[in-house]
Amino acid sequence: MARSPSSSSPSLRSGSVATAKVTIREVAALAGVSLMTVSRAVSQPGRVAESTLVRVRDAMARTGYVPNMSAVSLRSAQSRLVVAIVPTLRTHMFDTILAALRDTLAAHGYQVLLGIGDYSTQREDELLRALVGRRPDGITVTGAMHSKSTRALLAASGIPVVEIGDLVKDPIDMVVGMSHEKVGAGVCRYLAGRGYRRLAVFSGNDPRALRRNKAFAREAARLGLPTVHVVESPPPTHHGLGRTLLGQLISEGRRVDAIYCSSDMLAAGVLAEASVRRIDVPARLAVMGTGNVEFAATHAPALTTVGADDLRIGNTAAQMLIDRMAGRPVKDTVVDVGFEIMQRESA
Amino acid sequence: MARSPSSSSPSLRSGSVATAKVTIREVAALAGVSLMTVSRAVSQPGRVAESTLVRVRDAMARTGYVPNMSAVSLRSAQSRLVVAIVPTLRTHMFDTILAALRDTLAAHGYQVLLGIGDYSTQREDELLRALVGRRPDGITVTGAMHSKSTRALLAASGIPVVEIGDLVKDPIDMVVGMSHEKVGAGVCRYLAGRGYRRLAVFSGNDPRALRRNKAFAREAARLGLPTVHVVESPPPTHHGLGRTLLGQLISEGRRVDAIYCSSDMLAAGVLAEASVRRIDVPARLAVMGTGNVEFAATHAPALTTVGADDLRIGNTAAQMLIDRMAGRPVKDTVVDVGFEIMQRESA
DNA sequence: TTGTATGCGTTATCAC
DNA sequence: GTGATAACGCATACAA
Repeated sequence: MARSPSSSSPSLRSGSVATAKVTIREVAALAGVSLMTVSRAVSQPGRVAESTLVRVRDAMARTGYVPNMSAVSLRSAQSRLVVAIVPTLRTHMFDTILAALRDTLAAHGYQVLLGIGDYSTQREDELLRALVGRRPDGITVTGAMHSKSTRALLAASGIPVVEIGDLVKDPIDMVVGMSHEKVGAGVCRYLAGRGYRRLAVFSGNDPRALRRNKAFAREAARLGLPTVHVVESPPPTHHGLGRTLLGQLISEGRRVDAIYCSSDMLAAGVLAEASVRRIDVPARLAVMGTGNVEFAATHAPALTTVGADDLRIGNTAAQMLIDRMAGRPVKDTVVDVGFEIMQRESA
Repeated sequence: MARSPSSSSPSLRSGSVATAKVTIREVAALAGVSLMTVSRAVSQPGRVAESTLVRVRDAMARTGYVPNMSAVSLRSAQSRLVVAIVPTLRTHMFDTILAALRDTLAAHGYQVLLGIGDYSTQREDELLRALVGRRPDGITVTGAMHSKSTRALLAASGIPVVEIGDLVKDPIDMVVGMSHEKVGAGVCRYLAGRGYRRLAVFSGNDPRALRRNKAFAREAARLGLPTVHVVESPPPTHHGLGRTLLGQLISEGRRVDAIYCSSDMLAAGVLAEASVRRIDVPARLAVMGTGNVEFAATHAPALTTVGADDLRIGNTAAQMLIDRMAGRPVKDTVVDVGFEIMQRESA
């Protein structure tokens, strides 16, 4: 714990003389009041006389006091912590949702503890167990990878849970999202409607993508289209993979009119390979993505993709948790935000 | 807190009868041992008889016991928590660093609590204050936005701190990163060496980028090149911004041979605009990025960019913290990992 | 408006 | 190898 003197000395300029551990006790002593008055000055300033409030605040500033949230949580049985589990940050698909979630929760005094599940059920399980130990007041889960035992753990914990992005059949608690079956079928109909008949799917093999793919293939069959060529790879799907997969498709001699990709980053890779091979998009090959991330609209060519109202998703999830955590009833525990096909240049 | 019975009932299948709050007390009672034996079974299994260990573990499983980390932290004065502050997740520049950091720390039993500073000094301040309340055992800070008062708070807290990605002059504690002055000058020399003379910089206006830009311009002057055209925008720099800025450059009639961008996403936007305008890259316009994110290598054209050994950065930062948190001395508290210009097609 | 007593769930410490 | 006790820092409940 030793620290080189040279590095810590500048800190002393600010006038605060915080040693390593300042508790409410020191603040109370310095302000000449009891512990409880300091406690109230922090959490219910209205119930403390103006004059003492000034003294206490001064004492807090001078000591550099920061309340120990472990003690607060333990005593009050509230952690002011919300755990958000996402499978990855590498595809950008959850950026906006997470930002909205965090902003709305922060406005109500909650911090977001982020967990990355890495598309691994085992990892997600361990993560969740570890994080439940922090006694979060709420949990959001994005991506439907969680195992039966994890679901049981969550349900039994009594912690409000929002499953995000997927209108699962048998929700743990609350849900906000869309039907990935409808997405898959909708994309297929869209492509068919624009005249593409020989369809392919490049996809991650996570549960949501698999459900989209199945619905996509089923819809193609229903429409009398040729069998869909589906390629499923371990997520997260990335740019380089898109290039590789299109290359393979071509070297295999497959004739395809349109490719639906399970992420925009994957689609960008496909478009890059098409560009290098001078394949005209969308005339000779149409490409669609999923997620409507920031670069989709400004990509060249602009990427046609499946978008959702990510701001609404994040805000809704946060609001559900906030209501539940405050003990208020949540009217709609299942919110379908739908999706939209953002028609642009690539398909 | 009420939950619809339909959703929670499936959880009962697993055989665990966890009610909302199981404490070490219930486990001890069920196993027929004292609290301390349960505590030891969790943290020092070697010091518990094999037979009792079995009984305790059985009891833990049956009750669904998860230790309350608030209580553990309070009593043991160790939170097993490391706070990582990053300015944004939208540029992908910190993905690999964060992943490495998390993996290495997780292997030693630490969780990472992520804070997003949003390139706002005020937000970063609030964030850090709030997070220090959780009494993290270590902190990493990426991006040099932190204010004097925040630096003082950190230094005074006695918590081990690693500043990541930037070889700052006056470190709070430990540092791993590179010199952004050297990056700026190095990129300028690289471009000049390849024959580009009229240089421009598209950049965020965060402190690091500003330091790169200043060094870049200074080096250009030293080399006798024309004045560098520098455009600085609020971060995070994004794809659409790259398109906009190149458009402006052209409509202003500026003649430029090469553009250095402060992020790869920004550079991708510039390349997209160049593609649309049929500007040959790099023959008529060279483009460089910063970060060497995943798509840089597979972009078409492949993006020349400034890369660093992100894995090493993340692992080194984690190891520094681990040593410090374990009370071991850290030999090198300042680690320069350098940088590399990844020469590809675009410049 | 302010203060006192008590306990949240766990572990350090010491005793057996 | 196991247990009893106290204490971590704070807020609830109640008293003054």
